[in-house]
Amino acid sequence: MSDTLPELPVSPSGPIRRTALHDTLVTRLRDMIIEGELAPGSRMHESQLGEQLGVSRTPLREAIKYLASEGLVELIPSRGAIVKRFSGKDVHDMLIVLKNLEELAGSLACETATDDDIARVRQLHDEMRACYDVKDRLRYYKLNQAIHTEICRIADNQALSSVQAQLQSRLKRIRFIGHEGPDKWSAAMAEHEEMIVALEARDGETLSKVLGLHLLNAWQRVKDAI
Amino acid sequence: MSDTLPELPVSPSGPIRRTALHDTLVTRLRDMIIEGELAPGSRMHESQLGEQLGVSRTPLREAIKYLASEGLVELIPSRGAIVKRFSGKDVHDMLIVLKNLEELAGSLACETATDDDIARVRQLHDEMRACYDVKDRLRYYKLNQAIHTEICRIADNQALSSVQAQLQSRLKRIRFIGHEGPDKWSAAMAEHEEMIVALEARDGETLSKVLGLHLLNAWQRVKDAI
DNA sequence: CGTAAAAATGCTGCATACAAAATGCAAAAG
DNA sequence: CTTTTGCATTTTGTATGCAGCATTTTTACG
Repeated sequence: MSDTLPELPVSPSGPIRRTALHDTLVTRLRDMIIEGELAPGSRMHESQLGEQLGVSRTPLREAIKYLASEGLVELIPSRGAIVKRFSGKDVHDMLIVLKNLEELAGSLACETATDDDIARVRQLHDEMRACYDVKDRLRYYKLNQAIHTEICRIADNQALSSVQAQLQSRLKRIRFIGHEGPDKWSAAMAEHEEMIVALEARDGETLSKVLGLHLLNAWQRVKDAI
Repeated sequence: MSDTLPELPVSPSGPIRRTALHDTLVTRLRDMIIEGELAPGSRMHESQLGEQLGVSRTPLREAIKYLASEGLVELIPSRGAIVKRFSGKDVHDMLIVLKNLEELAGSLACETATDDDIARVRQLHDEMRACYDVKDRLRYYKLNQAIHTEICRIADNQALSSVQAQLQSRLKRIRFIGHEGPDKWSAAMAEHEEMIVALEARDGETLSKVLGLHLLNAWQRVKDAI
């Protein structure tokens, strides 16, 4: 699904960013959906959105089709597109699948991880820990996502990364708004501590188990936010 | 991915032909890719394809974007789209993920299946068995897919179905051209016999195990076809 | 006054038109 | 003879225009 990797360092002396309008639009719309600027269930008016973003309807429609395939938008024939609304069961279903995917990722990652890979996760983890300590929710949230994404990347399985990213993307909005209480947050943080320890020990079985538990608990943490 | 369910019975007296051009195009292009009419690595010329299909570039481009998000085509900025070429590792990776997904589906399906559900799979299975007996490869292949898809449907997990369909779709072409020998085919058929027995016994653990083995062996069966 | 038909409005879906970028080719320079 | 540079052609990317369907408003009739 076209790997929505975080916009990391664009190759320094690389080709000077040509036409990226399509990707820009897709990213922009996706963000608008995730951050709730486009409310679930609301129609996406082509002319209005286009004017707002300063583009014509043609590239906008293409971006919408792209997001529809991604599952963030629902196409209704002759009636345009609406922002997909996920039910509680939908979210639960996604988390179950994500649980299995990340368990797999954990197992694989422990076999394929280089020392550098692990160091990178450790760094993300420590940063996240710091955000937790000062209760910087937004950065915590972003680093959290980055860690899970990074583990998939380490697992060196393109298909896995791709589907994980897709489900993650659909869930982002829910997690974005889901302000879990201090107790739940602390539990999540504790699970992450276990994760990094298991990864550094390259203990695939444990990492897999902890990740599974983490995703299982995720449902408890977000189910009230639906 | 938006649930590429097989075009099963279109509701008989249903709404007479909505505007389905978009879906029609997506389906058509997908089929062309799966069946090799559009070769992996080849460029998809918009004007030419449009003329061939009798549509203008606009809806065609939208369909291509959709398939790009699905992972079947690759978009290269300012240089159009090419049919994605999958390496051996790519296929292997997909099968590993699919293995985990179908193991999950097997477990869940045994808990959620109604008698009707099981009967339906049994019927598909028997049909497939008949096709195997007379060596009708194409129909066997299609029924095979249908069975796996049906098990996911029974598992009653939208996210699971959707992700499974997506990976299945990317693999279809490989399997389509992969003519496994009689011995391997017979082994696959035997595994399917085990599957249906486990499902009818609602033995989730066994079904899951057999499905996992089935997907693991799938790699052995198709790896020569890359 | 309420309901239903009909006109009007707005939006989507598709095609066409135009602009910009890439590719291929040929000619000129080294 | 090889390489480079400029031009022509092809192809992608974006905008606009028009037709058809949906929805809403208006109007006529019970």
